[in-house]
Amino acid sequence: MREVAALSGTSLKTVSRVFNEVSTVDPELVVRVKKAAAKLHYTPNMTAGSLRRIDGRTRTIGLLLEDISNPFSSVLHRVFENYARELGFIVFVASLDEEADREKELVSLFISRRVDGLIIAPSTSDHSYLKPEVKAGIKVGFIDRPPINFAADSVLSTNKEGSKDAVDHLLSFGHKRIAYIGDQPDIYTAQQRYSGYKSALQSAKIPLNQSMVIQGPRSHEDLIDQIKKLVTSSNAPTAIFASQNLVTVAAIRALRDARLEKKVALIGFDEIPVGDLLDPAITLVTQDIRAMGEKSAELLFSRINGYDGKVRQEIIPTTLTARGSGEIRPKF
Amino acid sequence: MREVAALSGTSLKTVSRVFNEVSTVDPELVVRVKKAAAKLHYTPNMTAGSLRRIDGRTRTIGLLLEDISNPFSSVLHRVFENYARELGFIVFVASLDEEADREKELVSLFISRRVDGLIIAPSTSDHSYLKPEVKAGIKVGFIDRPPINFAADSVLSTNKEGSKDAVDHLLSFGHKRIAYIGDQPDIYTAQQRYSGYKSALQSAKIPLNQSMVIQGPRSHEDLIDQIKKLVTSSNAPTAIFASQNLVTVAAIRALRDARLEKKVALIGFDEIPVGDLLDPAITLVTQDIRAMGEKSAELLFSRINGYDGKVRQEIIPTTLTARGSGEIRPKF
DNA sequence: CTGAAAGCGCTAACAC
DNA sequence: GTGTTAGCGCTTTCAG
Repeated sequence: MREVAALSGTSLKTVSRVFNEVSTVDPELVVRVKKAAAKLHYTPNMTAGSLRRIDGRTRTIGLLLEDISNPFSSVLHRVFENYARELGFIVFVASLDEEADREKELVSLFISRRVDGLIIAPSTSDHSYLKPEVKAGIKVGFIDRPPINFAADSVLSTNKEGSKDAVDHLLSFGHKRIAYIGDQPDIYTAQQRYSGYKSALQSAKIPLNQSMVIQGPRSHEDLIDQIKKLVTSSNAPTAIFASQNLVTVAAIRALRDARLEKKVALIGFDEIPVGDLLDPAITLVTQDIRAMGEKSAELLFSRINGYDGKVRQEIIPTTLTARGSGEIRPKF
Repeated sequence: MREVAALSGTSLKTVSRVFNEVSTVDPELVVRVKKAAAKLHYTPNMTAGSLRRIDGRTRTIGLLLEDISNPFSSVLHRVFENYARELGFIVFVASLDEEADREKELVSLFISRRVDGLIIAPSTSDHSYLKPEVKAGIKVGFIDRPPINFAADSVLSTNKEGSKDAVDHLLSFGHKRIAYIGDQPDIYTAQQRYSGYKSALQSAKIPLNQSMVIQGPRSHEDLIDQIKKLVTSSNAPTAIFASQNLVTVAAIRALRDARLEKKVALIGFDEIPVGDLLDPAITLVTQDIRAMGEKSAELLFSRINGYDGKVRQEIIPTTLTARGSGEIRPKF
């Protein structure tokens, strides 16, 4: 920057003004400075700039997601990227893999990079450790799962209601023996979805039968085996509610293996890629991931831009799309 | 940091030494400093640190990928995340969406953040603009597609050979009328795959028939329509080679709509999620995305860590997996 | 083994 | 409209 000032015959400050698009600079000087900068291949150093800048902002946000190679996380990432780019922000992302201590580790890593905001799709854990950070000025939002022992903006899906919708749908087709296959029950979303399942059964006055419930954690292969055992047992379910995408895929594979895919109804929660190309096509309850991301970005940036009001919680509705597998009637 | 020094009764420099794990500090002081830091919720400011640090490194790399919400990009991202995390590096990612000018824009954005290295999955364009940046010390690597007018490490797949394998496979099942459906032909990988298709036909002494070739860009729906027209025409192909994942999905949909999915053979290039659950299961040529990412990270970090030898190009082999759709014989 | 002074590249505050 | 000086939070250099 000093060299640019020298070459263009101006001062440091003028160069700074030019690159910050301060309007009060002589247009002729602007041209001279830009020419000199181009000649020297000068690129402003944003990190140095934010050091002295009065608000100390780095125009950087951090995303802590479950696993950025899975579609839920990577679509969220993309939505944030678009939103951030508009505003001149840049995005750091890291994967938590359901490990609670990694969350803290990454939060402090991101804070050491002085991110302006943080979005967390948390593993279950206590979030009170964030209090001093927020006091120090960092903005925090939660997505997919709410914070624990800590107040912050959050964006969630209708996990419980969507699950109840799915099970109600199966009930409306005459099913009475409906299995629940789900993720490990310490995960918030898994709890909520299980709770929706139970609530639907209760409304229909069907007692909960634990032999119809399979919950993780287990390997994909184990899960397939277990579902296969369940659907071929003497007291098999006539319908399955699979409460997560990988679990739904396991259910599809198990039904295929048992040649029951057209006999036993199946509704899954979450998107399955090309689920409409399967035979039968898979009836799904899906989250509006883009809407979740948009809303979450909106809430975070409103805080970064100065909003300091009360904590907000947004609930994004899920949608049931009937495509075949969920409309199979029980055989008597 | 000054406050931490004051509270622990030491100097700035000692605090710095403690956080940089310099071994020559009195253990008792280390404890005192850490205690003071915890009390004040002090987190070192890495960005400030790299400003004065002798190598000027920020321990940050930037990834410019096609679209981080698609699996190819997000799996690469994940591989880099893991590799970078081991080394204390953090990763910026952005999506290019096949827009060449966005590439330059993002490169200079990342450079203004002073990334130590850059990995680019480029849209077709001239890369000589990177020369001054490399001279200035930034390390650059290419993935998926090679640089143009510029020398840098790159990691590619056997696009041409893998495509030839696919078409050879179809030929070995007796097909003579094999269609090529592909991406827009200005994309490097699309060119290579088309070239593999032509080369296989040539080896089999089958003349290239342009009515059997469909290339983008077009919308998913248009593509489906066009494939449907092709397979139901009087002179329809008995087999299809689809040279990219979205294109393969379009081909599957088109064949379904025409009820020809068990009559016309299909091999796709690239992974299709749950492709094995379709009926017929889809025969695919797949890239080893993880290996590509690993190798690419290895090359980039070797340069960041001082390697300054000649430019390297790594070719990662693709694999053909027969699963049904590619083993349908032509009906005469 | 520890500390004081200088300075990384930039912007803030204030003068001109 | 433009330049000067100080200082952001840290690491370097070098003296003790």
